[in-house]
Amino acid sequence: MVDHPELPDLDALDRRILRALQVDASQSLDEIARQVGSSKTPVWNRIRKLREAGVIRRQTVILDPQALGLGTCFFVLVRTSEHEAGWQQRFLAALRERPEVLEAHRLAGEVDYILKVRVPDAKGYDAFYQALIRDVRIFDVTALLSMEEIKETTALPL
Amino acid sequence: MVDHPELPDLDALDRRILRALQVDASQSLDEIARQVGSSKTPVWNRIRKLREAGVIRRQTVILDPQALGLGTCFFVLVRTSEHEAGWQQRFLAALRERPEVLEAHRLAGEVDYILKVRVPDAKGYDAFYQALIRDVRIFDVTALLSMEEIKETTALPL
DNA sequence: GCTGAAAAAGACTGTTC
DNA sequence: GAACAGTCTTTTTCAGC
Repeated sequence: MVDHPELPDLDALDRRILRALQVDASQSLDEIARQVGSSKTPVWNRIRKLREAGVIRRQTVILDPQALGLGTCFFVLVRTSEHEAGWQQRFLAALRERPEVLEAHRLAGEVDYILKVRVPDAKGYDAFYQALIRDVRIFDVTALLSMEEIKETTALPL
Repeated sequence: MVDHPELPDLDALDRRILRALQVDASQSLDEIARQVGSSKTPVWNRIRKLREAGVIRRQTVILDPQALGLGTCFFVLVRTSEHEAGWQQRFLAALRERPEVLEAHRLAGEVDYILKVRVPDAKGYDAFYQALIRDVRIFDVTALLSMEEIKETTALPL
């Protein structure tokens, strides 16, 4: 599980394997081999290499946020006036620490950062927001509340 | 794998199991049992129930977008003037069809939708954008380009 | 690099406490 | 419910092509 040893050239079989794994990673090697039109050993060798190359980062379960009492999702647009290294360090550290922040991107353009945050309810968001602005100075925050998840996938197009 | 048979009450052990699975779903039952301070049989029974109840939705692999030539990520804010059922149907169908759309939410407030889109490069985004506005009439689109992924997790806080 | 087989590990079932 | 033991599937390794 090295970071990026080399950029691997993926052939059609590799891609078919990755596609099958993205759909369901609990399938047996036999099933995957059948689906991709190959057999056990080559599929196994390729999966091992894709893992080592870091193309496959990890294997995980996707949970239902509703069932876990995290039914509320916000996208948060953050503008800041501060751009020194010290401020950014603290801001990034704060985001990484907070488990309700599922995604954080630094952006090009007017908006500096976007966050995806999952909380139990609006009150939970407010608590997160208050804690965040206590930690770091922020110029402007716009919270976009998700009313409905139209689509949600981890599957990259291959 | 039923949709939502009943809302299950999760106890501390369930949560520890889910936490372990979110970190690494390829671990053996024995490993998980050891981590959560239990043993094989109860852990297995609970995982089966969590699956059936839909708390565990699926098991998948997380791939490296860079390695697959999808290094460019946009968040797209969509405003529309049209709110009839027919338009919305076509819009949602268009989003669901397009594999480069990884997430789509309907929002409360001024911005109507937010999309997360992964493409090879800016040109790829333009192709997506042109195709989208050809399919459905959209009032206003703002594309936010991600410069850096600060954080990216599928793990819900438990 | 593939095939096929054999060994090792782990998942799943049922019976008992 | 949980422990245990047994079976059966799947993973993993390896020799031969």
